[in-house]
Amino acid sequence: MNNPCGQHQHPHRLIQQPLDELTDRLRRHSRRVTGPRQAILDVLRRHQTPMSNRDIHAALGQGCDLATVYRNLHTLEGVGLVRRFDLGDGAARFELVTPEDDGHHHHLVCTRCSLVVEIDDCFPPEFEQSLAQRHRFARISHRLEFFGVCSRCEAGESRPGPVEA
Amino acid sequence: MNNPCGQHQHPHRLIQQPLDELTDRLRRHSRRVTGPRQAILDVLRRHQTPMSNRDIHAALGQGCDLATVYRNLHTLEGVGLVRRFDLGDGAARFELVTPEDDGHHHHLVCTRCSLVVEIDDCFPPEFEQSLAQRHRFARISHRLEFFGVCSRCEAGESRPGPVEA
DNA sequence: CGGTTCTTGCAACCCGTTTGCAATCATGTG
DNA sequence: CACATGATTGCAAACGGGTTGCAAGAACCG
Ligand SMILES: [Mn+2]
Ligand SMILES: [Mn+2]
Ligand SMILES: [Zn+2]
Ligand SMILES: [Zn+2]
Repeated sequence: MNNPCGQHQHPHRLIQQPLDELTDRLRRHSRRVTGPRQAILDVLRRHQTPMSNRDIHAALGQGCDLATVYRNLHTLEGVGLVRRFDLGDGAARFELVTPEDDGHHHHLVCTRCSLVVEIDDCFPPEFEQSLAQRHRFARISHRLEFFGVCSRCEAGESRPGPVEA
Repeated sequence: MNNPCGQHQHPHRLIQQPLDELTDRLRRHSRRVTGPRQAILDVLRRHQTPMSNRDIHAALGQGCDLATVYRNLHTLEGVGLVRRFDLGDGAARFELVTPEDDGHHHHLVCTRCSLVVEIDDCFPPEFEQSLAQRHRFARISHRLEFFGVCSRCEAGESRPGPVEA
């Protein structure tokens, strides 16, 4: 409905960035292109919803140590290749970010089956700006996630594990 | 600016509920009025911003075990005396809730000094409703928190501990 | 007042995440 | 293309918020 916070001319999630482009970005930030890093990026580029460290580690199938996954996602976040999300359960999630897009967007999470729907909409930026002015805050940003029960779960077919409200 | 999600006729945070009223609410939910519970409620009623378990435990000054604080906040949340918030650092925060108000609101957090400003504004409910319809989700709700740098921190006087972005 | 049931304190434990350390590897330099 | 060197990895131990089993200690009811 609204323009997603100013950015988002295109649905970034449909794009699948080539792996070489990603590793190039790594090099440009003087980070080494290692096996684990390529593997992690490759896992991420073929997923459209945010993945946890554990998810990624599992998808890697014994490809590298869990600690390495944690360290690398931290690094990737630092270099801006990846964006961190907090969907309310205790675990951080990550999504690849395109160079032209800062990746700001939101999610709609099913509290029963943990299904995640990508949301591009956002409230108008004036809202946030007015808050910033009113309270004299600088460099303001926000974090917004939606929760509910997806149609399948509402219909009764509970399946996997739940999430908090 | 906007009507805060439909509720919030009054700035609930300015009210300081009498302790007896709170313990009465406990009894009405057939929960025992114990020392630790009164102490916790008393700490909460004289604070306007959300407190973590650790905060409360500290404010209690060795009044009761930390595990008891955790258990009681869980209980208090369950009976609707308290509302849980997630300000992005790993720790849950709690605020007292008035009987007429469900406590839904948001916060503006300084990423440098952790100052928390209470925010009553919210985007119009139609926004959320349209999302629910579009994705066929039921019982939809949201979690929204703002982050930025408060004027004091922006001016240079960094003081206590920071928070994530 | 006495019994029943709820609560508490304590210590052990869970889970996501971080970290120290020695071994290994990616890179640029010659 | 071989090397030196600092970045990166694997492993295991440590962390921090939070939970839990258990026996002792209250609330509350009659
Ligand atoms: Mn997403
Ligand atoms: Mn608040
Ligand atoms: Zn679902
Ligand atoms: Zn500040």
